[in-house]
Amino acid sequence: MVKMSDVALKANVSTATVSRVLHSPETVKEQTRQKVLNAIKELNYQPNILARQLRKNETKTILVVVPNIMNTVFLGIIEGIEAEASKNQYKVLLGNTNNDVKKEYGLIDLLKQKQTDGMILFSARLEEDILHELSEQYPIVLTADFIDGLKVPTVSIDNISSSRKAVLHLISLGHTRIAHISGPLSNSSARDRFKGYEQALYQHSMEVGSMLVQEGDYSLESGYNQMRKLLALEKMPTAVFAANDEMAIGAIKAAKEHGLNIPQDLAIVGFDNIHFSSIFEPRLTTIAQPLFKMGQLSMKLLLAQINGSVSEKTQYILESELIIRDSCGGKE
Amino acid sequence: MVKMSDVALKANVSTATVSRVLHSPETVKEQTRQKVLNAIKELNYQPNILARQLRKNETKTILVVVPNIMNTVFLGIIEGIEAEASKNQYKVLLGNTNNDVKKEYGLIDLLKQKQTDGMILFSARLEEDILHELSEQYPIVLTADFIDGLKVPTVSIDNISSSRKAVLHLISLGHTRIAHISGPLSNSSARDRFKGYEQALYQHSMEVGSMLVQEGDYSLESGYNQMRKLLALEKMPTAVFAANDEMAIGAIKAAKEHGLNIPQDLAIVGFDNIHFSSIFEPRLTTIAQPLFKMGQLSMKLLLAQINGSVSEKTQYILESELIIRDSCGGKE
DNA sequence: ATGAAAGCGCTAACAC
DNA sequence: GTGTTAGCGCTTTCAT
Repeated sequence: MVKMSDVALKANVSTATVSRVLHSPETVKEQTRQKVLNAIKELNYQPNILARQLRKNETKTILVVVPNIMNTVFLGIIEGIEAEASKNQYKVLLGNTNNDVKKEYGLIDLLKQKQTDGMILFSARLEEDILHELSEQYPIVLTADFIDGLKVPTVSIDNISSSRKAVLHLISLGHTRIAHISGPLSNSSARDRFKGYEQALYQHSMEVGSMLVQEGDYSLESGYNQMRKLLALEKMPTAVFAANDEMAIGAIKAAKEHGLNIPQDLAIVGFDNIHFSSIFEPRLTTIAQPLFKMGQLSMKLLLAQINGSVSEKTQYILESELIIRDSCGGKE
Repeated sequence: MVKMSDVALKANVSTATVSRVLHSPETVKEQTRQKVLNAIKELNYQPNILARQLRKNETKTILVVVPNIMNTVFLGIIEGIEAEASKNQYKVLLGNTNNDVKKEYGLIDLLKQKQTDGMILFSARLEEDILHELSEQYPIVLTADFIDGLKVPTVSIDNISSSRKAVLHLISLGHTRIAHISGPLSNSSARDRFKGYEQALYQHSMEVGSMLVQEGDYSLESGYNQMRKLLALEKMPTAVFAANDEMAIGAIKAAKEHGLNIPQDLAIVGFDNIHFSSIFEPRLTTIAQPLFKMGQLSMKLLLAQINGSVSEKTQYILESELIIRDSCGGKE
């Protein structure tokens, strides 16, 4: 391993000068600089970043904590994070918790041990106090998930208004018996999507029938199963809003099996705009989150914190978009 | 930041002893160890890993270079890598190249700068010489892709025999006019899948008609477009083998639009067994790669290299599996 | 414009 | 069983 002192020796200068050539070349006389540059080239010198990091106490690395790598929604955000990070010469460390809170705590040690300069969390399942405390000591951003009043910089969409928008769309198409297949209600986003559903109904003085709301777990199977419950109802709904696309697809499968035509007999709206929502038949009407942008913004906010600026605004809400396709009959 | 010397002071021992308590507690007298442990707890000491890394010249971090984060096939492998890595207290750094070879070269610097202990590549698009040279200097494993004769440890399936298996399945169902929608032939896996197709036909003394082979680019759209070409043929194929599921789905869409029923009028086999292949209608018959296992094995091989063992066998071929579903009519 | 030297926090060889 | 001490390779202050 050729090191800085080797370069210094070869160029007949001190290591300080080599270091200067690397970081503030303008402070070094042209001639000296050339000598050093040549030596670097000849020796094929690669600085040892570890040493620099120790000296400067920074790693140029951030940690992304994901509950589940295989979730394409998270991946869209990670893509944005990665793009912004590499633009700023930051690396991203991937921490997959597999929905295991213990693993989450383990990953936090990376922060404490100064192995990463900051952390982006995809879910707020740590105890709130701990999260607050951490956030005071280290740069942290929460994305995709949202907790009201949480004093941790957060990037998300407004799940309530987004799902309200989805349900209002159904109402505008004339539906009056609208069911909801929710996500797991232990999850704050799932609760918010449920709230949006309620708000849309209230707004039109419709009742929220308890039978019309079934709790799923975001899996296709749960969409299928909950839909079957809805299909067994005496008064079947004419439309259903599913809290994510996977469940919407599961619901459609159940409805088709039941002999129903989508959207003629039953309208369905999903949430997330996953890749397959436009491939599946019927193509799904759904809510799209600006995933890449969310990732970018999260990373920007994290960098701002790392660089010492304390921003006032802690919760950033990005706009979602209702994508109208075929699963609820379009605008007639 | 409380450091080791603080702990040493508090416990009335030397830093060496503190270090020992942390790494080989059995060499320290019970009583002393307790003193140190207490001091650590009281001061809430977190070791500075950066310093340790500098000293030991290891990072306990490996780099994964992916052409495209959003590809679920790669993700399945990453999941396996991550699991094995964290089991061994290794962290994984994510490098997304977005199919940009320049970015790939950039990421290699992380290796050279000792910022990661090793690297797992998902595609062999670097020049072979460079790859070899790197592989001699640093721990490297190639996965998902395969280049014949490459002297870099590789984990993959046998694309040739896998696709031969797929096509033989079609032949066993009585098909004699079997078309192939290939991946981009600049890609070695795509070439291998093509070869397997040829071999299956040769094996049954069938001709490989040039019109029956269309080159796609692994995208759904290309599957759709190439299928339309096949549908326009005078003598239409009765079966098609697509080099991946996305193209298979595109092909099915084109066929359906053309008024064909799958599998009655046309049998289709895909490759990859992506999540959606079992959801789409008809459910896709396809080849499944053992992604998680591939990831695990890749990481194991990398760790072996990092820990200095030089294994003989450089190319590891795992078994793929033909998953028979509905898109080609099952075994009749 | 350049060099000398201290030190980032830790580990490990050596000494006792 | 424990302490002393010399670095790991770099950055940066201070002096010249």
